[in-house]
Amino acid sequence: MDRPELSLPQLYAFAVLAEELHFGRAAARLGIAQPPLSQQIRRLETTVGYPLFARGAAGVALTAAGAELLPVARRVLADLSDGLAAARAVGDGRAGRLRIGFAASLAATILPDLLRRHRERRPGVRLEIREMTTVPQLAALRAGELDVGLVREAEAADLAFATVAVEPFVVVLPAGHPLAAHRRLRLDLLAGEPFILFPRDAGPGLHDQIIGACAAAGFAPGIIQYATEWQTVCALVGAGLGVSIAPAGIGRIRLPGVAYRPVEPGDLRTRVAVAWRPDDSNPLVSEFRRTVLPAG
Amino acid sequence: MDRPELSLPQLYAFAVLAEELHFGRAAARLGIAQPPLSQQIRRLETTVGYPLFARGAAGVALTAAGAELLPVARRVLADLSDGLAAARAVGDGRAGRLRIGFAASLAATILPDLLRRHRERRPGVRLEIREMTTVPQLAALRAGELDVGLVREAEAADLAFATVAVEPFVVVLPAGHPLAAHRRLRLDLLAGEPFILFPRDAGPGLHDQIIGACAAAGFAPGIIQYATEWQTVCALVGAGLGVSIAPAGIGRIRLPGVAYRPVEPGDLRTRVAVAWRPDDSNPLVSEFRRTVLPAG
DNA sequence: CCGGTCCATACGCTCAGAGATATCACATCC
DNA sequence: GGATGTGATATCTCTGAGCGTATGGACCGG
Repeated sequence: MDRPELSLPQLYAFAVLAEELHFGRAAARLGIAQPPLSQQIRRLETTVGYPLFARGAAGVALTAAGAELLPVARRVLADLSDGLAAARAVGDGRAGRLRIGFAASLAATILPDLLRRHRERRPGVRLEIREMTTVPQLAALRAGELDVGLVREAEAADLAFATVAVEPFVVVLPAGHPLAAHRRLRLDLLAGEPFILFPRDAGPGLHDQIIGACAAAGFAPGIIQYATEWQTVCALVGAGLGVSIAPAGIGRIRLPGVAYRPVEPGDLRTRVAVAWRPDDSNPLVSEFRRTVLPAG
Repeated sequence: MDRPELSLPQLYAFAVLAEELHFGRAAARLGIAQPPLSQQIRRLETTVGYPLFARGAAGVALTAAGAELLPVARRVLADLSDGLAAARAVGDGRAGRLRIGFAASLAATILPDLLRRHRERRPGVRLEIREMTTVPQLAALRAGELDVGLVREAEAADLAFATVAVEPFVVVLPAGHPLAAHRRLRLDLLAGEPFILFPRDAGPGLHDQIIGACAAAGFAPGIIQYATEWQTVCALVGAGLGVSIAPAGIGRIRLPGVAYRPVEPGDLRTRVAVAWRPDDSNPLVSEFRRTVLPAG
């Protein structure tokens, strides 16, 4: 890529003249007088080094060199105006690419609605969604590999968060379990039950919140099995291996032999939040936040 | 294709800065001081309408809009420098396309050598050859559908010609013909023989020359069959339909039952000429003429 | 707290380029 | 031969892009 030799106004004048093949008309189309156009073309021919037009008695015609240059000029001018429009579209958030991370537990609940709403508001924006647990999401955000994240119960000083939704918890238990008879379940009834949960590394905030709630209810849950995916947790519960506590949205996962029951202290809730880099100027990010949080 | 909004130097500065991500170094690469570069970028950002770089504590980084514009800028600059080089190559005759017409009788003789020699001199030039008889060649030249022609015995006030080669004539006659016994043939011996010739329309000059030579030998040939292609003429002679007179190069067409004998008045010759538009500035044409006429 | 780095801003200068007007050169066409 | 049309040339004006120097302000590291 070299320092450009010619100037765009000259190239534009060339393209117009190549269409009109008439200095007077071309000059009129360019909104200038004829002599300046002659000069522009002559300057361009000088930098190219060869005549681009043959001025003859029969009028103006392209030379071979001019014919070679014309398609280039057209393409360059079109590329430039297209590219400029594209950059502007990206600039005001009408177009572009947005990389969204999301916690698996949101895949079936708030995510589809979110994507649909944003696609309606910004049809030109390509949404790339990536299922990731909370901690990797925050890391990817910091590394610039993700533009926004949808996480549960996360905190970080160097990232910004805004609460998207607040969900109560449900107890996940085998349909045949005696406790399934209750419509609602006080947490302390789960004391002694074998627990299935996701590993703490995947989402320490939510993990600690669940363990904490149990502690508040007077027991420490005995975790007999870890599973990173909620889908798997529910399947294991359905197989009778144990019980679990999950955000209510997980109830959407309908599996045979699995029952969901609201947790009794109804004020126990988990926050879903959008996360982003506070110094990110990408307008698509703020646009997405506007979709997510129509209120603010 | 719209009037260009931005300027190439700005675009170039943008591309360089996008590589360096450092105003000082980019300015050094551009050979200017740092403040002018800041101005260039700011001007570009103003015309785009959105910032292209994020200047932060962590240094300079592309914004989303900048990332959208960068490939465009690179492509435009590359296209432009390539296109300019191509136009220059065409301008000095190193590259391009040359449309060459040629008389069928040259296909086997001087044409192959000519093409080979020109391809050696100008490897970048694409040669498009079209077999045409003399008159259509001249018409195609005038219409701009041909750049050069290779014709026999043609004259036209509005076209330029230069003699490429001079050929003697041969008599074409059936191998079994009594006259085939002669090593050379005086034309007057052909008086009364049935003649096969190409139609006058195809090449009046050569046609008239042949008829004129017969007249000078004291007879008017009785033409019993016309054939546009020399190949066909020879085939018909071989079939015993009659005799013909042809440029010596035709002797290359080896057909069973066909004999070629030099014509006795050895000063009877046909001229092969290059033809071109005198007002044609295409350097490929003059280059081709230089190939054809190494002497002048 | 101080020096260093890095980018933005302010200001003044210069000059190439783009423009207009007037005129010329050279065709063609009644 | 004069009217017309077309492009080239000459001359002048002027704007503004582009540059440099000097300086300011933010941030960082010791």
